[in-house]
Formats: sequence, C-alpha cells, structure tokens
Amino acid sequence: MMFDEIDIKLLGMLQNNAKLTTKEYANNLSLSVTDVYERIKRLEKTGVITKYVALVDKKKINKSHVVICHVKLAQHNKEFLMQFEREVLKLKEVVDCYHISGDYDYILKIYVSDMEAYREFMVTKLTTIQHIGSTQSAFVIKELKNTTAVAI
Amino acid sequence: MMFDEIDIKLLGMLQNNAKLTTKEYANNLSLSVTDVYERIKRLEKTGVITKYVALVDKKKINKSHVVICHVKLAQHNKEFLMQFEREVLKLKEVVDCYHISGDYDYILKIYVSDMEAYREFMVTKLTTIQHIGSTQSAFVIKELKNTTAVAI
DNA sequence: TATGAAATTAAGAAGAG
DNA sequence: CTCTTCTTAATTTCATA
Repeated sequence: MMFDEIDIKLLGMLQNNAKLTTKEYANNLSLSVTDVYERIKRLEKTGVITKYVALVDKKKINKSHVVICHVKLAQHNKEFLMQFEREVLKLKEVVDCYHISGDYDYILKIYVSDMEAYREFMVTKLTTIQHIGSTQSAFVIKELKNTTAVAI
Repeated sequence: MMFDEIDIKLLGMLQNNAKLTTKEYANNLSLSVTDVYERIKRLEKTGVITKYVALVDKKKINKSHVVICHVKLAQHNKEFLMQFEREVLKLKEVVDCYHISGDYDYILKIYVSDMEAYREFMVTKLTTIQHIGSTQSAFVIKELKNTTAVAI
C-alpha cells in the first residue's frame, strides 16, 4: 500500500488523537469530509490501523514504576525458549517482551506500583519460570518518551 | 480516585478497543448506558484516561525492525544529561527513551525499516549527539508482547 | 446532501442502605 | 429519607451512502 503526504499527515493525527470528528481532520487537511472518511476506512481495511484504544495514566492507576529487566536463559534450545515465552506472557505486569540479540536473550518492560511490588513480582512470578539463567533489572529514573505513535 | 470492579473491567475494555458503542460496553457489564457513559466521562475528567489513539501496524508502514539501544554518557553532570535528552527527543525513530539505573544511562527503543536504516540512524543521528560515551545495540529477533494496555 | 445511528443531556422512577 | 443507578425520551451530533 502506498501513502501520499495526506495519508501520512492523517495517520499522524489519528495516532495522536483518534477522537476528533472526521470534519476536524478534514479541516486540518483542507479536504472534504468524504475524502477523509474514505482514507480512514482504507487505512482500517488494509490493516494499517489495527485498532483504536484508550491510553491510561500509569500514575493514576498506581503503576508508576517502570523496570527494564534483562533475562538470560540457562540454555538456548527450542523447548526452553518456548517454555519461557509461554510463561512470561502470562504475567500481567509485563507490558513489553522482546527476544533480542546480544548478551541477554530477552528484555522486558514491567509496570509495578513500587519497589516492594517489583520484589514480589521477581520472587513469586518471574524467577519461578524454569530455565532462567540470570536476570538484571534496571529501574527507570525518568521516562522521557513513551509513545504509541510511529513516525512514517 | 477509587476504582470498583466495574471501573477496572471497563478500563480493560477501553484499553483493548475504544470503538465500541456505550451500549456495547453497557451490555458486557450488564449496566445501563447512562451509568457506563458517566463512568467513562469520569475516567476522562479525572485524567485516568489520557487520550484515545489509533494504533498502527509497524510492518505496513515499513518500520518493522526494532532495536533496543543502551547509551552511556561520557560524564554525568546535569548539563550533559539535559543536552543529551533534548537532542534524543528530536529523533523521530526513537519511540521510547528511559533514563535508567545501572551500567547504562539510557535505554532507547528505535523503529526503523531495516539494518541499513539503523546504520544510517546511528551514524548520522544518534552518535552525533554530544557527550555520548558508548552505545550498545540489541536487535529484536521477535516481538513477543508490546501492549498499551496496563493491567490494574 | 440526506438518512439513520449514536452520543449526549435531562428528568423522573426504582431500589438499596 | 437519601444516594445511587436505571429508564426513558428529547436533542444534537456524527458517520455513512
């Protein structure tokens, strides 16, 4: 699928605020409502836009502590990888999980209420998963950027 | 602000799909439309819900490569930190940036189209920022989870 | 531009504590 | 009796063809 300048601007707007009316997008783009409406439908139908979601303020729901946890497995056979992945995906505190190249095998982003909750998470959840070789946790001192909007 | 069970379920639904009608949320929760409508408004007014956004499929916009980059500064005085932060936030490829504890100072998540684009990003953008001591890049082999929904 | 659906608002009714 | 939630309906706004 090809995007023109207008698609790119429109996607930028939708990624920042999906609650404007079609008319408002149309005005910002100097286009007709129908034109913008059909562009949005096309972006949805072709799977460029996957869904619309509400974003929540972590502080307001008492999940303001972010921890980045690096995980190394004891061994790297397929069974171990798959078991770890299956188990880690069950943990609701884990919002991101990437299998990565380099010294560590996985990098996780974890939201918790405080340090004690993180300790509890480590002791009763993460480290009970089989085949973990080692972990290293880095606490987030400041979140400078955390955006869902991808620049094209 | 306090949440009851219904608020928590509603927030879960809104974080997964913000495009249902109030009536559909109400049916799922066995509540009246007005009650759900007012709960949503309250969540918005109190800042629990910060905004509504469209999520985009990275593959469809040619940004399917994810790189986690660890950055260490040459020195840790306030001026160096602030200058680095100001500059790194200008880079549109960077979707996440955290100041962290531990061996490295910052961890970045970067979206690019391919390895060559990452090389270009490193050479012409990231490493031109002053005061960087060292960087280490980990390429994402598989994205297992990347969610905007925070479990309460 | 025209139609229908949905959001929004307001008022009164019903039920719980 | 009061507080909350439900019901209903009127109005407005918007998506959609």
